[in-house]
Amino acid sequence: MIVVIEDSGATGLEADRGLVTRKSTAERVAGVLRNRIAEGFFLPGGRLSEQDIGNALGVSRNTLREAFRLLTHERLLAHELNRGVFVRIPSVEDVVDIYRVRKIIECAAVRGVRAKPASFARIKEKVEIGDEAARTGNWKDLGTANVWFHQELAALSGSERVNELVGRLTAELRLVFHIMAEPRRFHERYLPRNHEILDRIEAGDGPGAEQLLMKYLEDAEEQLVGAYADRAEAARAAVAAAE
Amino acid sequence: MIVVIEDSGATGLEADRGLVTRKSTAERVAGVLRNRIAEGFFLPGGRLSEQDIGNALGVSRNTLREAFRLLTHERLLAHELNRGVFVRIPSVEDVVDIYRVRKIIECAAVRGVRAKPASFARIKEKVEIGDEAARTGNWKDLGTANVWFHQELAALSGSERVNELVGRLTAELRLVFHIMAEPRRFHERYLPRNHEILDRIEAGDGPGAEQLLMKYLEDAEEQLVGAYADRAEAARAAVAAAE
DNA sequence: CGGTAGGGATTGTTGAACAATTCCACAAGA
DNA sequence: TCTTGTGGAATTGTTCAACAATCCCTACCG
Repeated sequence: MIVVIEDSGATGLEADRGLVTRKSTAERVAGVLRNRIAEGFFLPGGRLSEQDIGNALGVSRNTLREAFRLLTHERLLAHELNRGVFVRIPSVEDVVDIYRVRKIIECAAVRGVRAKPASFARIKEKVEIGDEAARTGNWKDLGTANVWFHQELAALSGSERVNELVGRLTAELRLVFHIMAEPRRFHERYLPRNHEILDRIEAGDGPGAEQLLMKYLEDAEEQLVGAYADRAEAARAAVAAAE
Repeated sequence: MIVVIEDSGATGLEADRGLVTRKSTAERVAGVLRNRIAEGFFLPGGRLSEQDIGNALGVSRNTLREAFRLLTHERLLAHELNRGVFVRIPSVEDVVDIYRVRKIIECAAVRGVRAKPASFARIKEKVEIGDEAARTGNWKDLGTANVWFHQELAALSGSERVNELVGRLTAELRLVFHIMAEPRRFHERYLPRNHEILDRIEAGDGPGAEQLLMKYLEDAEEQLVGAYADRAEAARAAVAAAE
């Protein structure tokens, strides 16, 4: 007798696909570097030496260069011919453009919600994580919780491509925050507004939530752009001096 | 006396930066392959052998693999570990998702137009190119003109990232059209609606244009999805038989 | 007929090698 | 003093050859 394991979906096996799907070393190296950049180990403007990192990670230059390619496409690294790869320094124009896209994407996603008390649990969860982080004074977690909150908002659109896009945008935003150098107060300020937006969503009031979110994004952008110009120049100078 | 060439921006020198910035061979190779895929030389589902293409183009395997990475990130190629790279076969879910994003992006861009008779010339130009192509029976040009038209619509948002995103989406759509195998009638059908949308835009009626565009995209998606299911399976079978 | 064990082909990854380019310091000249 | 060459060292760009890992196909065997 032959027993066929059916792909019924009820088994939840698909969730483990990520464990089965082996990744190439280049992708794993890219993952390591991505984390390092996100956590600020590699600072914006810094150069990533092929030799040093290749030796440190124990991979060949060719493989490492493949990893660099991946991250360059995610706008985390900037590749300059014959000069090497650098952690990107987002310009003010980048910040403005990032928020332009966020307004389009996130607002559209939120606008579409209807009074279905279905799966807003994930959003609520992220809001609560943010609250908890603020309560315990864990500013680092607060920042990431906020990012997750917005990713969940975008996920309301139910589009794989939108999720990927937002993921890249937020990764890029992390670079901006590293330049800002004081993200503590920045994120904390928007905590209560997360609740307001969540309330509207749970009430099925899409347009209302959109209105709040739009104002939210406009304020954040304005604050960011304002605090940015000085810092960016300072960071550039610091890097130039260090190198 | 010392004369300093200032970076005043009025010189327009930055515009020529693209001419100075040389491209790596990997990028040039990627460009060649991208064109080949777009024009249907490499059909969806086909495998791209490292050895063959490397020899044909006179580049090493390492360089070629870098090019493959680039195109994989653009969703034109699919990379399967230890099996090689294949021209992607977009699934029906991909088509639906692509149109989901297009609705969000293009509609948002169009919605924002105001009664500024400023720079709609570029859009009008693309519409006329489409008309001309239809008149002379040049179906291939008609398709690309239509793509350009929508790219111009998206460009109304004024966002570099949006432009890049739609560029990738339309490249992916070209793969879908190659599976469809009869794009002639498909594009022709929507020509008059281009004019309607353009009229609303020129009148500064953003919401009106958005409404038309939304219906346009919904119809196109429906037609595409309908004609797709059969074709996709047939193409898959054909490829399996040929290999 | 189904399972399995080879063997050939292709990809994954490495290391070395050389060319091309950039960077830096230092000297020469106005 | 400032600019302008000019070396050499360091780094990247690219190729090549080699080997391991994996996949695919076929032939064999129960």
